[in-house]
Amino acid sequence: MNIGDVSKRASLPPKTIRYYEDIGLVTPERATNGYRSFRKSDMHKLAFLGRSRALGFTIEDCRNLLALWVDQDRASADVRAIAKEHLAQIESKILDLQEIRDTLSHLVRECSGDERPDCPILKSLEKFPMK
Amino acid sequence: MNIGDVSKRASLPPKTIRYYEDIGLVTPERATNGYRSFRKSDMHKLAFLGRSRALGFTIEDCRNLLALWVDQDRASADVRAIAKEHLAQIESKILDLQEIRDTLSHLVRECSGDERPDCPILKSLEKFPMK
DNA sequence: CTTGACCTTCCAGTAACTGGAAGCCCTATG
DNA sequence: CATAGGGCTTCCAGTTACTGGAAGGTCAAG
Repeated sequence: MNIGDVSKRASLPPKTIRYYEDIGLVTPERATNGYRSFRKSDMHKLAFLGRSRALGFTIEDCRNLLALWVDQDRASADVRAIAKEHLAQIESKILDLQEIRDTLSHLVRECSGDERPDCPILKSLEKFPMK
Repeated sequence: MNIGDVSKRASLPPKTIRYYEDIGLVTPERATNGYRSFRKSDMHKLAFLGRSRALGFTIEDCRNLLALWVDQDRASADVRAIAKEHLAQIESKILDLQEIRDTLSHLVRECSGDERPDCPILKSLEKFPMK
């Protein structure tokens, strides 16, 4: 399979797939004309990567997950540890964003948003205490 | 004021302040010894930037907000538009993260996390449909 | 006079791609 | 058979918002 086909099937841009090869996540064969030639196993790895990335795992997490995936002797605890850590980060990020959202939506509600210069948003950015 | 003092007062690392000068957000004077010499107005701008960044505004947003801040003839509508747009992005990001969190926490709960290789997390990364 | 804390500039690296240029390869059509 | 198109290749550069580190000048204290 050429890169274009894999791209469609794994829903990953060709550029991304080449990048994944560069950093050693997949190692497709080469046809005699120099084109990358993807095996089924490459295709599956790329799909796996696409899904892991869609869940927000970092590339390094993905590398580790992929290694565990191909290792039939893995311990599920190792996978779970990565996922749990990632989950914790996401939860903390959500909390951060919710706080920002609350502050911001309050300010937007306060601001008249007309042609006058008086603006509570700017006023708040002046005075708002830093955490 | 030297960069160290400003750094403490604005709660921004010196590196960041130098960077902000590089990209034209502040333009401190220079003492004869070559040291940056920050006026009160620079200090206020930096504090403003720190707060805007803490609310997640991009540097370009900050640049625009800063310009509006110093412009006494601004329309509050312009400020509000930036904040509203940013708020919308944050809300959508929160939704994305919540969806990821739900998926992930479900998987983590499902996974026994022991020494056995059987793992619902990996299984899901194989099969989970891409959006 | 030396030590240590500041300050300076400049270069490089981070994460995960993305865009673009220059150029080869393959197929189909006039 | 020439050529036009689309797909493929590599390589270089840019993105965001800094951060780390090296090499070296400045200043106050002891």
